[in-house]
Amino acid sequence: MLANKTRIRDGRGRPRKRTLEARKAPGQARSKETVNVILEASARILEADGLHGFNTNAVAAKAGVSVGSLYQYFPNKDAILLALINSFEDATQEAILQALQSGKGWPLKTSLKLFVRALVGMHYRRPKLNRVLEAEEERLGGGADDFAFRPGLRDLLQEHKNEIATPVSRTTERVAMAILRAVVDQGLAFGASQPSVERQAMRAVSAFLL
Amino acid sequence: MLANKTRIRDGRGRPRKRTLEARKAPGQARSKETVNVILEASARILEADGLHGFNTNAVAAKAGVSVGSLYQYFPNKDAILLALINSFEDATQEAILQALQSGKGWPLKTSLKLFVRALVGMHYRRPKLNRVLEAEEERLGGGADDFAFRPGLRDLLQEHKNEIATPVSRTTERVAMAILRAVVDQGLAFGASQPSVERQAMRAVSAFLL
Amino acid sequence: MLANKTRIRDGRGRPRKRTLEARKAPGQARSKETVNVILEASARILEADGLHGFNTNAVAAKAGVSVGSLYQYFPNKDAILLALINSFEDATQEAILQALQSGKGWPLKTSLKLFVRALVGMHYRRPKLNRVLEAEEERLGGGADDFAFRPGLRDLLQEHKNEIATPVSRTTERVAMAILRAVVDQGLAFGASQPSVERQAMRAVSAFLL
Amino acid sequence: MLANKTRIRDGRGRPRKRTLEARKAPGQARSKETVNVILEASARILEADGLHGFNTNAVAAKAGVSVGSLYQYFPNKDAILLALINSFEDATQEAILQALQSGKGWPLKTSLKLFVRALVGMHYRRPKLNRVLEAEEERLGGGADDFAFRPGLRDLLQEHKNEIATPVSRTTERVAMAILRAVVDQGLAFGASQPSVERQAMRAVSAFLL
DNA sequence: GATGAATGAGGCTTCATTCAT
DNA sequence: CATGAATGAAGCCTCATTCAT
Repeated sequence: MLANKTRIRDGRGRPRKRTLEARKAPGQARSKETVNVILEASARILEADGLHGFNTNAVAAKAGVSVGSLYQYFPNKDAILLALINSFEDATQEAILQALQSGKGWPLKTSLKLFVRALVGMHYRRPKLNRVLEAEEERLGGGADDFAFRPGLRDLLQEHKNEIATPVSRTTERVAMAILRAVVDQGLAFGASQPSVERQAMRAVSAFLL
Repeated sequence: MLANKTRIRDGRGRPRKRTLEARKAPGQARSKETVNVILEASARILEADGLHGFNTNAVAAKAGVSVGSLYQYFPNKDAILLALINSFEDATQEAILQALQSGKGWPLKTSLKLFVRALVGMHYRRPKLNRVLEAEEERLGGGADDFAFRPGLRDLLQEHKNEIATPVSRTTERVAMAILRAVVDQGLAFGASQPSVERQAMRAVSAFLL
Repeated sequence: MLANKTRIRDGRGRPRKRTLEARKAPGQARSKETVNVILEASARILEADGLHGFNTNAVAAKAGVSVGSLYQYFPNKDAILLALINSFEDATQEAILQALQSGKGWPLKTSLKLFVRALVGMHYRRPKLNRVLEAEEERLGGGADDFAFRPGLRDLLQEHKNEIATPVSRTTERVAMAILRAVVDQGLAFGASQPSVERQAMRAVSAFLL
Repeated sequence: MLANKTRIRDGRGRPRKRTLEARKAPGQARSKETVNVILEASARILEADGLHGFNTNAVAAKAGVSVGSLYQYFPNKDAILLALINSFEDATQEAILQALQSGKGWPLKTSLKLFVRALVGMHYRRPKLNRVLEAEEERLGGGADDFAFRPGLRDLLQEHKNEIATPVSRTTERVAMAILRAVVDQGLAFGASQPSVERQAMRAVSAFLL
């Protein structure tokens, strides 16, 4: 979990304390709805115009709420980004977990394919958005680190370690993930189809791992 | 060559044309010096604070020149970024060319190693800077496309095509490059040493290509 | 109606489109009040210091609002000028209309006098301001042209065409108006009294028209 | 002659003393040439872009001299405008004088026609430029006043005072001149031909004066 | 809670003018 | 004298955030 307070550098490099947690747990249905509307509007703006077009007034306008309301649910702009990031990561996490479950008991190749498909699939939903969010992830003090503690490729490899030449280390996992992301990214950048990217990704990780 | 014009969205979302070419060719020694000072200051700021700390006043201050001088050589902020990008790309290009030359006549593995070393080396100079620049490259209308027309990995593969299983296509090259970048990136992100990254990168591409 | 879009040359000579329409219709009372305060402050500054003293910070300061508020209602500096111009033109239009109404049924000389009085009167309200605005009117893409389509002197003349030697053409109207403005202008410039200017104006147009 | 020192209001209304005389009497041929080149460049810029495009760097560039040189001959920007104004006024003066000379001994109508033709002619040379200059004339503390002391329409009228109903006063002259300018102006604004404007001008002043 | 008007610090850019070469 | 690089005050405008209603 991400710490809820974090040091963020603002414009001129002064470190400033800022709350990044949502201001209110959206308990009521109405509130939750508003939060979602805001997040969706943000996502759309980020996709269309990147960080440059992303400002609270624009978000509020596109969300059809007032700026005031926006600040009711998010203490500041970065909190919106963070929420988007977390939301994406949670979803990815879930997808991966599912893939790992489904692959249980099958040979490495099969379960690896499921895993790759899940990952690629996640990134093929809202690709532009994700690219922007990733670029901001570091600055927002996000938890690339704790990603190490979450179930993922490593568990899959561990399960099949006797089928693999390479020793399974955290680095191995990281490199493999990096490769996957790279292939997906260039696929996105050059407009490759999802299946084609899945194939290529599969080929690249397989080559690396096996 | 990168196009020097690009569409930038201004405040209210209207696309606006903006010249991004340098305002005057730094013919005189004094001018060239000033330009360099500005670029170096920009680089340092981008490294230290990322895009968020990058503003013309800060750059001018750190460069020890006045804002006016800055605008004598760059028509706007983005032009500085573009100059840095171009500068990095040119340097990379040169390094790659050198590697390709040196590798001529040697077996694929050797020349590939030289190539990888050159590429990794370039990215290990000013890693943070490069990450920021890469993130902005797309927005600045950069020329990821025309990278296809420049000598690079493809020539190397072409030369050794009979040693390779895969057919050598532009896509192959792109994926290979993506993989290399991915490995380098995660190496940078996690503080791996340059040789270690080189080894891993070598392993990843080899696996993919051969 | 004045066109609301106009071409403006920016720093480096490229023509740039800029919206000059008000940003939000001042629906609420508060908003309308703010708009008026801004316009009045602008008018006062233009009267006191001319275009040279007219800058958004000064206007905001004199209006007792923040620059931000100013930009909430006007997309840029020129939009303020345009609003003033339009406002003046509308008021003038109204005054003229009234004069034409009042003069209906009276002999030419009488109704012409009413007309002249209305026109001179309008220009004697805020004379300095009007001179500045007129100078900027052309640049702001104003509609000197469509002034042709509005009721005015021509209707008066048309009504009395059998009392006039000259044929009533658009050119005739324009010249007559020009003469009136000229007389008023020099009156203003040399500090003549309003009645004196009215007399002189009357004499000049009469001589020209009859 | 205009006073060489004058009070000018700058941006925020502080009165500031400024020398407006040329920095050096262009004694040498070369100097005179440079001054002319600068003035011509200024004129062209003012015609093309109005006051907005008129800045010393642009002038110097268009003139093909360095800013430094420009400031060698003109102490500041306004001095250039003033020089243009004076230059125009001198030329006009000369033309009027010529017209008056030529008209001597002829009946009023003839000499008036000559006078009008001369005046209209002057304004039809560089009309746009003149409109801009006129707008600035007041601010530059120019000598609209001393225009009273220069030979002109008044002398013509004086000579023929027995042919005129109206008593010849300074005001009469001013109004007549204003009328002339107005007719010329609207002619320029609507693209009337010079002869047509001359006719109309003649008609307007005649009507007013006789 | 919701609204959206208001705020103002801060970033971008221009341009009159100076000054070292 | 000429040059043109350098300066920096000043003006334009944006946008995160607050607050009265």
